[in-house]
Amino acid sequence: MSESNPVPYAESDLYRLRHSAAHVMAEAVLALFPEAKLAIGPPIEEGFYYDFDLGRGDDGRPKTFSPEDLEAIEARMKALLKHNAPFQRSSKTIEEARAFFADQPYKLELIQELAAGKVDENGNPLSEPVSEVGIYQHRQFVDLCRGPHVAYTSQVKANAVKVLRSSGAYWRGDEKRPQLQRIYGTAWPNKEQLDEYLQRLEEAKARDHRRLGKELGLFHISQTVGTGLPLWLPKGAILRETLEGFLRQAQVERGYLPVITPHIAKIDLYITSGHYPYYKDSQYTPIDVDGEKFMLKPMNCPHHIEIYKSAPRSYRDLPYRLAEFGTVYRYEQSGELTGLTRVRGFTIDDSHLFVTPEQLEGEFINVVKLIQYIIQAMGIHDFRARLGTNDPNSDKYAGTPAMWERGIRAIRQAADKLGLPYSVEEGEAAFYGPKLDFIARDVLKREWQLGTVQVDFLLPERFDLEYVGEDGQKHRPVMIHRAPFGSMERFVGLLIEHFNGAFPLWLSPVQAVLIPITDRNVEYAQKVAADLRAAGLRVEVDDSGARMNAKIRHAQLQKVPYMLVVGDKEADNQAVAVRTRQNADRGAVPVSEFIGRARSLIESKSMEL
RNA sequence: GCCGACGUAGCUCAAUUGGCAGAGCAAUGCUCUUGUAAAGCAAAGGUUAUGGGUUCGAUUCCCAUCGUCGGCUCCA
Repeated sequence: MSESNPVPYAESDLYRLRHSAAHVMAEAVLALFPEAKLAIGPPIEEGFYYDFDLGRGDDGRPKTFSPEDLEAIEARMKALLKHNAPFQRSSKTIEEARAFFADQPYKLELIQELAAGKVDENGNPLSEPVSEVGIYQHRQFVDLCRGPHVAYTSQVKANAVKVLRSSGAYWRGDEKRPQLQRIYGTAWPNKEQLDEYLQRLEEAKARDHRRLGKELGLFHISQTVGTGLPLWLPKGAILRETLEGFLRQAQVERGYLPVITPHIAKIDLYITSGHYPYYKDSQYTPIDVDGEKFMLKPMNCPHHIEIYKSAPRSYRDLPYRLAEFGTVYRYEQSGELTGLTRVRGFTIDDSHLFVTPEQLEGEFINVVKLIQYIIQAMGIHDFRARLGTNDPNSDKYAGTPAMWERGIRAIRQAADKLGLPYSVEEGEAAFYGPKLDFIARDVLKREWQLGTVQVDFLLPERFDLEYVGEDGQKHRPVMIHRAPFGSMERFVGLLIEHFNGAFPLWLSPVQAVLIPITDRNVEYAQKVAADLRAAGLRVEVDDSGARMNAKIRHAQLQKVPYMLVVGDKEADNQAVAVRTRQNADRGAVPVSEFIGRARSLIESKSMEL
């Protein structure tokens, strides 16, 4: 949860500080690499970056920054910061700026776009052409820049800046344009805040789902099976199945109907749906069998459509809501894969709703409410909603302008009725229609799309879907595609980080560990475990040769909600000594009482223990 | 896919300028029978990602492939 801040970041002192630090870093880079060409260097959420083109080396490949170069750049930056200099703003006409930046091709391109009124220095869209551009100078370093900056370089503290890393980054974010060298850095008002930030990064690593997934035995990715194809270990599978069961129940209550469809289908299915050209570059190669081509399914929509078409439909059948945990395969580029959040085989908690035009808004609202219900049940608050629309200048989108307009209007009206805030982002739609996405962030603050609802007028056309209306005439239904979790893999990945591996009782793969104090207590522990299992609880008995203290430590590190210590006293009284993972020793409790409390907490999906 | 860094035991990490590959934890066996975050001892665990090359000799240097990580691009 972000605190409400009266000053937007882009107008804050911290933003100026970082922007100024970016200029000083560029100054340091030019001092060490005089031939470097400057691209852009904006502040970002927790720091800043600057992009450079270092030209090509003798081998013809683009030159890059080595780790040693980065150290030298940071050292030079700190040295420069020891000498105070004012930041001075001025302006130049377009012609003056062109002459001044004559040997800086990227700046020239920026000036061109400013003059044309396309985008500003940071790549954001402009409303109108500019006739003069802003220039900031400190010492000999001059940059095309709208500012603002701090008044003096001394306001950037040498001990509160750090050069973090470098990487390749395409100019203008376009993989067809040159790849530049980006240096990321961070700057804070003082050393203490820099240290706090660096410590936060360390803590974030400790709750990374890839690390916790290994430590807690949730999933494994085997190179032998294939990269991006996670294996769910028993504990991870329990977690996932619990989530699936939760959603299944919610769907039953809302009139969804289960279906099951195969993992491959003839390629013609996707050609008809129009999916094929959009997914063909991210597909496993089709399987050729006796001259017929089959594809691993990259999405479930066409299969559900075929189910809709398997019988004539009447308006009385609608809304017709088909749901499936459908596994799909997409051959994502190798560099994009990440733990569970980006994989090549994943299961969408997919559903397709076939509705009449009149039902569209109401059904859309119900779906959004379902997603909100799911997200809230997990205690997730740090998410945002995004309306993804088509980019009229792109050929990525199918359908008519009227279809897009209707869809976008339906989503806006539904969101407004729900009072749901959302941002609008052009070019974020599915190819067949606009969508409302729910987006959360991982521990490294990377954004991931989770739940999604999409309005689709196109596929009903493509597949010639119809239903018989009250008037006896044939009508075209509208489709809603939706997935509250998004994918089981990604959702579980983010859930691991959200809870730092300490899942609420109802989701915990192991809800309690029985810890016998001596070997003679093992038998009693097993009897209690059987009683707890009979009551529907997931329990283990730690009958290893370790001492009690070590068993507690182990259960604690596994983030098991309850440790139930049993010795002679407990055996005599049909009791367990309850300890929670929050280090709370609750003392001896009758077994029946423990069962009652645990079941009630599970029933209510409580976050408490 | 692109740029960079990296790949040593199940996990976390060592190994001077190229010279017999080590430790802790886990797992295994034995002893101890323990009251709320790590008992002791023993034995075991490796074609140093894979395939080539240079060298008397390669974990170390070179090339290729695969993979991991951080970005870019892309995406549920």
